[in-house]
Amino acid sequence: MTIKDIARLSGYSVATVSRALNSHPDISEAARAKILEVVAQQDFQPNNNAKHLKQQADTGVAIVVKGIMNLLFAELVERVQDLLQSAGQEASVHYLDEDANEVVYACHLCRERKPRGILFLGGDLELFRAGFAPITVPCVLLTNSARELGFANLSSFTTDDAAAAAQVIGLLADKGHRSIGVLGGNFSCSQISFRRLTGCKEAFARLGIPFDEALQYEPCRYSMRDAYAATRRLLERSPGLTALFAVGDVIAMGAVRALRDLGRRVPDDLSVVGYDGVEMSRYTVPRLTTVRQDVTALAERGVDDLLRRIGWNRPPVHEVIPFRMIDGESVAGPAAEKGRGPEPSRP
Amino acid sequence: MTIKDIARLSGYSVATVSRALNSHPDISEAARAKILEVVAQQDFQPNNNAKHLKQQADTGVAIVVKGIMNLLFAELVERVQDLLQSAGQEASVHYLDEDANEVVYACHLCRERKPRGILFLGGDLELFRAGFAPITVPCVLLTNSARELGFANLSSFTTDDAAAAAQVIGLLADKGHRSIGVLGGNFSCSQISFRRLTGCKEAFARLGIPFDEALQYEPCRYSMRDAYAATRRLLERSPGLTALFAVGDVIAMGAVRALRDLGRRVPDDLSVVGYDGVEMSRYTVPRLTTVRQDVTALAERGVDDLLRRIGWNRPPVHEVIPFRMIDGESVAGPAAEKGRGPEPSRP
DNA sequence: CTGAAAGCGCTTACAG
DNA sequence: CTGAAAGCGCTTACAG
Repeated sequence: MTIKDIARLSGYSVATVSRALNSHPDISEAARAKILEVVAQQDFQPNNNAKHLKQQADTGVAIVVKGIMNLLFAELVERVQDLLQSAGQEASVHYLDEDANEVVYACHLCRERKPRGILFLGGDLELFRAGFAPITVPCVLLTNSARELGFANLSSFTTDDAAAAAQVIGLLADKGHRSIGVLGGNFSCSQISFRRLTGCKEAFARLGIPFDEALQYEPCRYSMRDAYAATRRLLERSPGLTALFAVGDVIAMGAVRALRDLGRRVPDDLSVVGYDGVEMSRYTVPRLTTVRQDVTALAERGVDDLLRRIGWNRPPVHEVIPFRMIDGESVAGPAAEKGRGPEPSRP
Repeated sequence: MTIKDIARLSGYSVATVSRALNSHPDISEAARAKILEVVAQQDFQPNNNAKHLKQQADTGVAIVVKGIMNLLFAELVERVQDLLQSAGQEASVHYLDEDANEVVYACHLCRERKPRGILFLGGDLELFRAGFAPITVPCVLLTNSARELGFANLSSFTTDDAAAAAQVIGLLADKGHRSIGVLGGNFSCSQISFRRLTGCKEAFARLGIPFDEALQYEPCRYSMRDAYAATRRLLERSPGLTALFAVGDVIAMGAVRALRDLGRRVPDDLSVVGYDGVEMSRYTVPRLTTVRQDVTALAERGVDDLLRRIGWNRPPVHEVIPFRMIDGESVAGPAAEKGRGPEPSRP
């Protein structure tokens, strides 16, 4: 069953069938009705290979998600899809592995699917720097800033990770913590992890709180299993820590479990702060105190800017979206009064 | 940059370039080497639209995942991909929404991508019954049994959900529970939820434990948020329950949180059992007692059978894969000794 | 082993 | 508003 069959059955030419199928304006109501009737009756689906092979430009936008199991992106993609749909825009979602090359993938997409615009959920700046140039359609990067790259067709919207991390440290300091560990960060979004760690260091310096990166920082991937092992390593090195900042909620969950298994209760013995404020963080025991990235605003600003730039050829923008702290049950004062000393011991 | 450019640059015809690109046997080593050199140097990527438009059959198998955020499927897809890769089989993963029509999607795939075989992770039997007939390549359905459908090219491998559910009830009964609630089950995998509930009912009947479905069963989707609300509804109706069987780990997590917020501690006041045994269930507080679906065996048997049937035209098989219980920290005896009465009150 | 040529199923100027 | 025809970039008999 091809477009030729529909042409034969409807009594029109393949050209007219194609026009009806693609809601082309230059077609009579009679032709459209007749053709769509036959199409419906035959349950005809056009072959997308042929369609995209010939078609100059697709009508929809592509959403490229970097990290199939990323809970924050899952929430973002849902919002973004809703917004796009409300705007009458078709959207196709493409899920990539966490350590795939999203820019190379997007190049493919442009050659083979020719979307009107691309929305990246997560992205590695180095990959953009190296490979984004061939992409000419309007693009938006969410959760990372692309300002420094200076591409004329790439906007970005991001949370101020450094400021948020600094605020976390400030919050823990306010509670009286002076021995704070930092947990997590990995390759596939190195800049983001780096910004969060940098924010921590600045806060430590400003507050006069000691921080020995070699002793008090432990990287790990965004997985509970990895976080669990990393927490044990960190606590073995620095048993005197009274608080942990996990740079992701998933990491925080692994940390909480590891601490319990080490006989440390959260928050009684150790406080834990997460990052992202994903739905799951509202259902853990204890509920996480965490930085909430404003998923709604990120999605709205991203979609709005993308559609605006698809319609009119405007310069890209780079915005910082405010975050907020969510109070949970995973932070308390240090357990010094319970007889624990004021570590970590520094040489 | 198309295959024609490569032909020109390498001094061969497009036909020979195509052969080199597709590792066709009838090509000289000299031609292959020269062409692949030019291809590498130009970083040429063939256009898949054209490729699939013309190509009779793809070389790879397709994995169709029903439920983008399903943690069990996430583990399965990882295993399946590894196995396929070890077998030298190319694989493409297709993520569908939980309530998408996987069979319609697979039909598309067959027309446009022509895979050698399809592996379904999750699937609704009714959709298969209604739409699977046009699909002619060997297929495998994982986590649901397709035996009753009798398709000549569809195998299936599944956990014995009814038996597992019955064993859960048996375990709770052994601990002394007589007032057990059942939580969860939804549309997109109705048969599976139904089998688990059926298993429970059989166990209740066999053990002589009262079970009033209207009072003690509450359906919900596989999400923490839904499970949270459902748990509150269930406990409001039947405050005397001493144990809950959540038919998914994600549901169990929402339930645990809801119970805490109701002032009931797990397992001290109420026991909770999950289902699936996903990685997350090992990191919750408390760790879940749960039914572990044998992800490794499901993946191995599924891939093995699919490849076997792709190679030789053999009849499909329908196998039940053993499960096992994982002991966690979420089950204890009923809290009767703490002064709670032996409910639920039955009229 | 290699090439010339047909054709996959569409879209899109172009002409009417 | 409609149709005839060219062509998107590949693969694949077919002939040599």
